[in-house]
Amino acid sequence: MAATIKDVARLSGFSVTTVSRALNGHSDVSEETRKKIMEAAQALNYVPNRVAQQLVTKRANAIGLYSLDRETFQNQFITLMIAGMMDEVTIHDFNLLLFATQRLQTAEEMIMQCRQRGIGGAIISGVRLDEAWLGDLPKVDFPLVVVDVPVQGPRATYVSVDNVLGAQKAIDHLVSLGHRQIGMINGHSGAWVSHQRLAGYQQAVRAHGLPWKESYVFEGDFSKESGRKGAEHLLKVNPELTALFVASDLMAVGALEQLQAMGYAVPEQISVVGFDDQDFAIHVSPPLTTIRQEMYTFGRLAARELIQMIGDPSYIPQHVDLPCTLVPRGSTGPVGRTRGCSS
Amino acid sequence: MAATIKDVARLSGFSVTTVSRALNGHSDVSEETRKKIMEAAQALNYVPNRVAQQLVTKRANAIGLYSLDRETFQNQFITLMIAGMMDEVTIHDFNLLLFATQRLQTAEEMIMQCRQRGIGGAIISGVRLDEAWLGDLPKVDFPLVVVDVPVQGPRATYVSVDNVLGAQKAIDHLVSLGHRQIGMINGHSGAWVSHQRLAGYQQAVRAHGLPWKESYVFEGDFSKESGRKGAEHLLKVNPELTALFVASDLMAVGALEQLQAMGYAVPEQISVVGFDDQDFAIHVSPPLTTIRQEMYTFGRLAARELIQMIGDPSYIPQHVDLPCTLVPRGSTGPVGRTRGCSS
DNA sequence: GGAATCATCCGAAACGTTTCGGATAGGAGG
DNA sequence: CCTCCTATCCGAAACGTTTCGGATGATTCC
Repeated sequence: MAATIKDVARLSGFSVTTVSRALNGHSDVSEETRKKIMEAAQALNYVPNRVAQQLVTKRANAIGLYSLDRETFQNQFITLMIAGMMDEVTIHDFNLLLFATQRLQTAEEMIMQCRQRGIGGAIISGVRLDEAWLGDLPKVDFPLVVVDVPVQGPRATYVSVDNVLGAQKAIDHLVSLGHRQIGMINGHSGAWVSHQRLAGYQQAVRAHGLPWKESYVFEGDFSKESGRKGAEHLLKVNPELTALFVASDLMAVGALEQLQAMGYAVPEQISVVGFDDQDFAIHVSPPLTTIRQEMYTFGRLAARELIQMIGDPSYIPQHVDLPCTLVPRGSTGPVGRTRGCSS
Repeated sequence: MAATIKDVARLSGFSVTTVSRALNGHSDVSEETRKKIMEAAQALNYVPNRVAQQLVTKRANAIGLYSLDRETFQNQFITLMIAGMMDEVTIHDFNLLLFATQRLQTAEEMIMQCRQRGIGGAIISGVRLDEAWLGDLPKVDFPLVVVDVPVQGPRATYVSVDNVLGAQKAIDHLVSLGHRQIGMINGHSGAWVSHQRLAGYQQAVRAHGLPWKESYVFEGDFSKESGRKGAEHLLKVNPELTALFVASDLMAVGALEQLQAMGYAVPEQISVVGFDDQDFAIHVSPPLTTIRQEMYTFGRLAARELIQMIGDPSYIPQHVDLPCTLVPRGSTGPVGRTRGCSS
C-alpha cells in the first residue's frame, strides 16, 4: 500500500542503508545523493513506518496518561491539562496515549502495559494517598510524573501547584478585607492537596494571629453536597465566622447555596473563597473568588519534564511547583457590613 | 530486558511457532503443551511486544481522536466523550491516541499520520462546515467517525444527537407551559448542529401554530457574550417574547445574566431553555432547564462503531443518532405570572 | 498393508526499519 | 609505487512477532 524504504531505494538507485542514513541526516552521504533520495521519497509520498522504527530503535515516542479517578476525569481540571500535554507532546513529535480509569494492582503492571506498547513514560493523575503501590513508584526504573502527590526518585517526580501558598493567598485576601474568624471546608484526606491546603490555612491563621479552634475546619470530600454540609455545620457550631475558605470550587458552590438558603447574604455577611477556578466559578452568583491553578501550563510542564527524562536517562527529574493566583470576584467582600436586603 | 517469545520457547522446550500458536489460542496445539507453555510464559512474566505484533499483522489496535477545535476541547463536552471512548476502547483492548488541536491541510495528511503509527481509524471532532477537505472524508479508504457533522461513505460515518428532536422537545416544553412567543439564540453557522437546532425550532413553531417573525432568531457564536447580546437584542426588538430557546448552555447563562440585569425575573417573566447540560447548568441561578446530550454514551458508541469498521472491512458503518432528553429545572416556568419580588 | 487422514509440531520467511562492520575508490603522503 | 586516509556507499543482521508450508508419527479406512 504505502511506499516503503525499499521503494525509495529502488527509485533513487541507492541502497536501503543509504536511504535510511540520508533521511535521518547522517553525515556519510554526499549532498548530491541526499538530494536525489529526498526527491524520490517526495515522489513516492514516503513516510517512515513508525512501528518498524520503534521495533528496532526501541525509542519510544509516546507517553501515556493514566487518569485513575473517574471523578477527577469528569471535571475541567483534567481537560485543560490534557490540552497542555497535547501541545507539548506535539512539539517533540511524541504521541499521547490515554488509559482508562482503572484499578491498577501494582506499579509493575502499569509499566508492563507501557513497555509493551512502546510508551516511554507516563503521567499519573488521580492517585490517592492510601494507594498500596504508591510507595513503589519512586523505585521503579521507568520515567514517571505524578500529579499532585509527592513522589521523587531517580526516574520519577511530581508536579503540583503550590497548594500551601494558594491557601495562604486565600487567607491573606480575607484578612485584608478585615476577616478574622475564618473557617475551612477541606477535601477528603485521601488527597495530598487536602493536607497541603490545610497546612497553608493553618500557617496563615497563625501568621496573622487569628483566633482559631479545631471546629473551624470541616472535612468534606470535594463533592458539592459536602460543601453544603460543611457550611451548615461550621456556621451552626461557630456563628462568629465571617468567611470560609473552601478547598474546591465545587464544594464552594455547595457552600454558597447552603449559606444563601440559610439566609446569609454573600458576601455581605459571609465571604467565600474557592480553589481551582473551574469554569462554572464565574457563572454562579455571586461569582466565586477563587485560587486559580493554571492547568494548561501544568499539563505542558508535566509533559516536558517527562519527555526530558525519556530522552536523557541521566537527567535528574525536577519537581515542578506551579504558582497559583488569587482571582478576586464577587463572593468575597469587606467584613462587618450590615445585613443586605435579602428576602 | 523483558522476556521475549524466544525465552518462552527455550524454557518450555517448544518452538517459537508453537509458543505463538499456543498463546494465541490456535487449534493445532495439544492441551498438554499449551499448559506447559502457559506456565513458562507465566514464570517469565512474558507479555507479547505489541510493536512487533503490529509490524507483522498490520492489525491496528488503536484509534485516534482528532479534536480540531480548541474551544470544543475546553468544555466538558469532549471530556465525557473521551471517558466514553476510553471505556469502549478498553473493552476491545484497543488504545486511544490523542491528536492536538491543529489545522489539517488535507484528509490524506491525517490518514498518513495515522497509518504511519498503526492507527486503524479515527474519530474527528470539531469540524466546521466550511472546512475545505470535508468533502473528501467520505471518499477516503480509512475508517472514520465524525462528530456532529453529517459524513457518510463506505468507510465513514458520523454520530450526533438528534438535534432537531432536541430543539422540538425544548419548544414543546415551553408550549406546554403556555408560551407562544418564543425566540431563539443560535450558534454560529459554521457548526452543523446550529442548522439542525434551528430546523427543529422552526418545525416545532410551525407545528404548534405559534406566531413567528424572522427577528425571533439571533445568530450568536456559542460564547457567553453572544448569549448576552442575543437576549438584549431579542427583547429590545420583540418585547412580546416570553421564552428563549438557546442553542448552548454557555450562551444560555449569558442570556440569563443579561435578562436579570435588564430587570426581568427568570422564570417568572421570561423562561430560558439551554442545550447540552454542561455541569455548570445546575450551579447557576435559577438552575438551567436544558436539553441533555449523553456525551459519555456518545463517545462509547462512536468508538464502538469505529472499532467495528476496523475489524470488519465489509461492515457498512451506521449513522448513530442519539436521543436527547429535556431536563426541566428552574429557568422555565408557566407563562403569565406577575412580576416577582426582585430588587 | 498401503494410503489417507489427523493431530501436533516446527523452520524459515516476512513485516519495515536501523546499524554494524566492512567495501570501494580516489587522493594525499612518503 | 605503496600505504594510509577519507568520503561514500552497501550487505546483512537484528528487533519480536505471525504465518505459510510443510514434516512427523500415529491412527483410521478400505
